[in-house]
Amino acid sequence: MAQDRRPADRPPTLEVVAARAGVSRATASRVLRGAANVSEDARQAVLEAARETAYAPNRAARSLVTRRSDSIAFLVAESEVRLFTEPYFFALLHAAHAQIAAAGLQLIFVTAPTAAEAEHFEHYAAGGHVDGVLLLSLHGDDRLPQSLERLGVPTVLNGRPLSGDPSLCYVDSDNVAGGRAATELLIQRGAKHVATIAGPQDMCAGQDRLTGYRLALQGFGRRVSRRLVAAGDFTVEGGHSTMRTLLAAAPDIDAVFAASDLMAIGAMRAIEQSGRRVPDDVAVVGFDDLREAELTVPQLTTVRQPVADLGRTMAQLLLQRVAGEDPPHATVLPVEVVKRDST
Amino acid sequence: MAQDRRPADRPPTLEVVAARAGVSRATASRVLRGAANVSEDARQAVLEAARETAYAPNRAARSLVTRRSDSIAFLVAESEVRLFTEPYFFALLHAAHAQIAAAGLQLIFVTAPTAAEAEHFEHYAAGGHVDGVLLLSLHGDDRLPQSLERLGVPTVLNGRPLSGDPSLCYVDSDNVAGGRAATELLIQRGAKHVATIAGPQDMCAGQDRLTGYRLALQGFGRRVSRRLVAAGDFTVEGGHSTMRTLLAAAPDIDAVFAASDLMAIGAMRAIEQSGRRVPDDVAVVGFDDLREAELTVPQLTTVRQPVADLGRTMAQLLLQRVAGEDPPHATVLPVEVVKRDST
DNA sequence: CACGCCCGTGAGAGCGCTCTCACGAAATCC
DNA sequence: GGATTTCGTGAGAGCGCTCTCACGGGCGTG
Repeated sequence: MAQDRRPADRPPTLEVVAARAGVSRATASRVLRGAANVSEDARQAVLEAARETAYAPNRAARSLVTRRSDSIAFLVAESEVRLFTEPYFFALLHAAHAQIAAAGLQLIFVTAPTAAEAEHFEHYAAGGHVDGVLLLSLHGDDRLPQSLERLGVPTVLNGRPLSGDPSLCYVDSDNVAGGRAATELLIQRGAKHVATIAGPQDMCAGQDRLTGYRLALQGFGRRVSRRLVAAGDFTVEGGHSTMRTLLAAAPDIDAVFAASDLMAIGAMRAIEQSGRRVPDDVAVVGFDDLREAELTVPQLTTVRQPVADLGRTMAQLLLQRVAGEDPPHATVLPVEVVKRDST
Repeated sequence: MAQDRRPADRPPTLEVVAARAGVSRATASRVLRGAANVSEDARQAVLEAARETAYAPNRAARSLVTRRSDSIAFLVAESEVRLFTEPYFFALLHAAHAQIAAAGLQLIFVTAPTAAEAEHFEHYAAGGHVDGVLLLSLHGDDRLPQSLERLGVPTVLNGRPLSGDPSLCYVDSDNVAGGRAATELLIQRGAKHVATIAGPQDMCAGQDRLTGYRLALQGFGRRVSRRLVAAGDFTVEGGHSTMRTLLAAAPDIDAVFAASDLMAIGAMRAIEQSGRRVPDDVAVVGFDDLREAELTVPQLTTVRQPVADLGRTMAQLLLQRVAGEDPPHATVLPVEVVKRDST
């Protein structure tokens, strides 16, 4: 069976549609772009001709003259493959895509696991191939967003940039409020010695959730004890070992706020292995509300991030910026405590 | 101002590079495309000029004349938002993207949750905006892949199409072998009455895993008993209720193969609620090897799908097809039993 | 030495679209 | 009623690139 290549019948062009409608290419273009100053007769004729010929505008041709690509890059600057198994990113992608698509733009998926690939992307973006960038999982003080902005490519970040650069536009969960609410819940449930397994302190999420923990204690007039604070790495294993360390240093711990659900799961395991029980001896709160949080025994109380909102908002802000508007640069979305059985 | 024909903020064009290298546009183009018949001198000059000017070719212009978009659509034809929280898709996307990017193509992310949007995509693809399509989560006997092929847009599916159309190119996990291996493991561990919670029978994954179950029993000379087979819907709740039904109909069940991990989790819950214990009274095997499988108590024995391989292979096949080759249409990748504590 | 043959090169024609500009007709003004 | 302003329209010039084609010079052949 020979491949039926059909170079002969090309998709209909604007020329064809215009001819069929009995107008000029210019008028047909005006109608199809929704421009003003077209008579109703012409408009109808063009629309009908377009429908009949199943006309689809050639984006390349359009892009060539308008100098806009009508596409947005969704850039995941992540080297750890593990994170690609996080539902978080995909849910964010889905939500962002819905907005982008609704605006008639394309969503181009890109990764930049290494500095070299980030540079390659920068080069690519400099070529005018994208109108804007949604940047995820920025590491440390990477200058990529600044470079992109300098090139005139509007960029919106997920998460507050560690550099604190106020010129960058970002959307983040309210990690401080989340950490605070989680800790307050534990205090209100009667805990005397609330520990925390903080996230990595080179990430703003890690920093902010710890800040929330501190604020909660201070709000209740308590001191923040060094022995009750230790940082993990957001993984199950990290949560497990950190919890062991904490319990060894402070056996009287009766509650712990883990800065991620995975760490909370590890912590619960360590708590049970130490002969204590959750929540009776030690209450646990996580952060993220992964699907796993519902599967643990007991089910995990946690702080839910508004993932879909995050993606949607990022896309909306970026679309505004692409349109030349100047929306607020910092957007922080509220989180919500989900009470289950571990507290 | 008015006589400044080329504002500074425009990216350099081939014209500029060529002039700088002291050659014609045609020669510069040849070098940059890697075409033959260019002298070494000219090649070096052009490459240097391109580097100096940070030249990035304008894809739109190229696309306009080559009639290729150099981009691939990653189309998720899924209406259920729930599935966007599945790590499965994102891992697949990641693997596929790596291949596509390595080939120098763009990956355009698209969803088509409704028939109307599928049609819109078809229209879009007909306009020559993508060179090929990776199609995920095709439902039932949707004709979308056939339509795309007819339009001359090569398409590679994830999962065997239910229609069985041999002209379609797909990549699938070996669901039959997986179901068989899972069931055989249970039999070998001494189970007398092996039940199965099958997947939806309008999906080939559901059908095939059930077939594997049947083959295993037959291989051991056992009859397939009606009361030991029931279909669920791949969810935790579905697994839970189906297991209850099975236990009620056949209290002597001592092992169960669930066609998905989520159903296995539901089943384990139902088993424990009935006063039985896993794995002592009833052994359980799942399918997928979600991250959750490691978190259950006891940890779930399951069948791991080669997700990254799936994505990689899909992309490779599609790239071959885009290049005009005609690779095999059916690719089935091996799965692997992961033994944990539930058996 | 004459003949053809590559082989590297440049000129130039578009690809399908948008956008500026000019033009005639209709509408409005003084 | 003549002058001016709309308003809808079409002609035509590119956008930046690829690709065909023609050309000139170096080379092998007879």
